[in-house]
Amino acid sequence: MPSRGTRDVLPAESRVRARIEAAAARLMARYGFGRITTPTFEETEVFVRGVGTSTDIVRKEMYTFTDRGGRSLTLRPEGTAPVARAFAEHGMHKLPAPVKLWYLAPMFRFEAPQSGRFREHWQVGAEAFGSEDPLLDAEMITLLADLYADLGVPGVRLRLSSLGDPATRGPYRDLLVAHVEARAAGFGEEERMRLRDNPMRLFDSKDPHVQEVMAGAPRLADHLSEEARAHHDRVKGALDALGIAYEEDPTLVRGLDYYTRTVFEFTCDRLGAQSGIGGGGRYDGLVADLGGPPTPGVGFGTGVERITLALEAAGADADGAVVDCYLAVPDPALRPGLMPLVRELRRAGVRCESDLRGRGLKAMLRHAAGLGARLCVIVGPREHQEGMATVRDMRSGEQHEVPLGRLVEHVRGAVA
RNA sequence: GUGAACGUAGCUCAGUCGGUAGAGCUCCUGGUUGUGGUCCAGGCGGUCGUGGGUUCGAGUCCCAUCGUUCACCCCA
Repeated sequence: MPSRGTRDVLPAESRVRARIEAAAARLMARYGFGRITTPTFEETEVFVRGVGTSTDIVRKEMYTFTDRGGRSLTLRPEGTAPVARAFAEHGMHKLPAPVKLWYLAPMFRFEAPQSGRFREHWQVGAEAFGSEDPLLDAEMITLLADLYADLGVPGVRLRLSSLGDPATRGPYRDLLVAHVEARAAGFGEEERMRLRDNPMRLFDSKDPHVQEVMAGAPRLADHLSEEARAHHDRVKGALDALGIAYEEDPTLVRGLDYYTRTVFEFTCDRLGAQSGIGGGGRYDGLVADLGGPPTPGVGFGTGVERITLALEAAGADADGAVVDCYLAVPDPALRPGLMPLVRELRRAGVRCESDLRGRGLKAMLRHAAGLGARLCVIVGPREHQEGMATVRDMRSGEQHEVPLGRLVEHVRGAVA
């Protein structure tokens, strides 16, 4: 059994994942993103400083260990901080901005596993550094929306909000805390902790009493700075121009400390409780927090397993055919001599299989059908004698003979 | 981390009041010379998640543990 919260990805699911990965790679290239691969583990400090000490990720979800050299290392729990670290480390602020980087990598978090939530999961992510332009925010959102559209992910919705900039967030926070504290009589332990660490998250509470208090609480949307409001309006204007539908949700709060201004989240209604399929936002202070030059940035991450789940829920089945052509050689004595033919077919781009278990002809045909072969090529003693091959169409059952010398060409044409 | 449900063959599941483990599907072999997907016959395949306990006897009852699932929380 794989360790709790981890899983084996078998060939059938791997085909779906390959589609997701290919769609992502294609889209990233078109949007001008270069791929980056950062290490699977980093100095713990990168995540503590990057992700923030008030987050669940840092507080209770990291796989942290001490190596033999006494360093504290952590398995990457999220993708943005390491990419920002790499950006700073390699002096990428000298490159023409925005610098666009994308990744496909596993993330590790110590979580309570359930459907759609694992201790190891893969994310496709993208980060763009060096521009505050709201049109960049809109482009990032569009890229992610295009990915879901290309893959045919059903039931996708986009929620959008602005967290404001750090300068105005402090005063708003004080306002919010004051409002809640005056009415926090019936709050439990959990709520009090949130009030202290991240009061905005109280907006998500399911507790009726808390909801009542929060309903009358001041909204960040009404307290944005002039600049933050203008930025947000420009993002929305660009999305409108692009025809990207979104819902404004002032209670949207992402659980990572580095976000500033734009935050967004895509949800999928086929996913149950873990409905978030991807999300991101702007992090204008992150690069500086990690020791780089002050550099604004926007990014997102989206979960490969969750996309797979959504696609499965939509009944998207990957093409089950594993081979195009099956070579059946009834006489065991002829098999070694015909292995080069299988090889030739494969080198000609034909997905080709043959029996490697000592089956009889009948079982070979059954095997060929099981693999979804379109054609079965039979070369028995008689054909071999005459330099011919019998080509059977597995759907119609029709057969005809083809000279062995022209077989590769013939099969390639037939399965193309 | 909290609450709840569930763990029997590769898969989907049945298993009564405790009495020596079953089906369907898959896979394999046959049904007279070298022809699949239908049909027929046969076969492979299970430490009943794991460890204790109760009992003459536990898949079945009890406890613990591990895992999965659902919800909370959080997130992708």
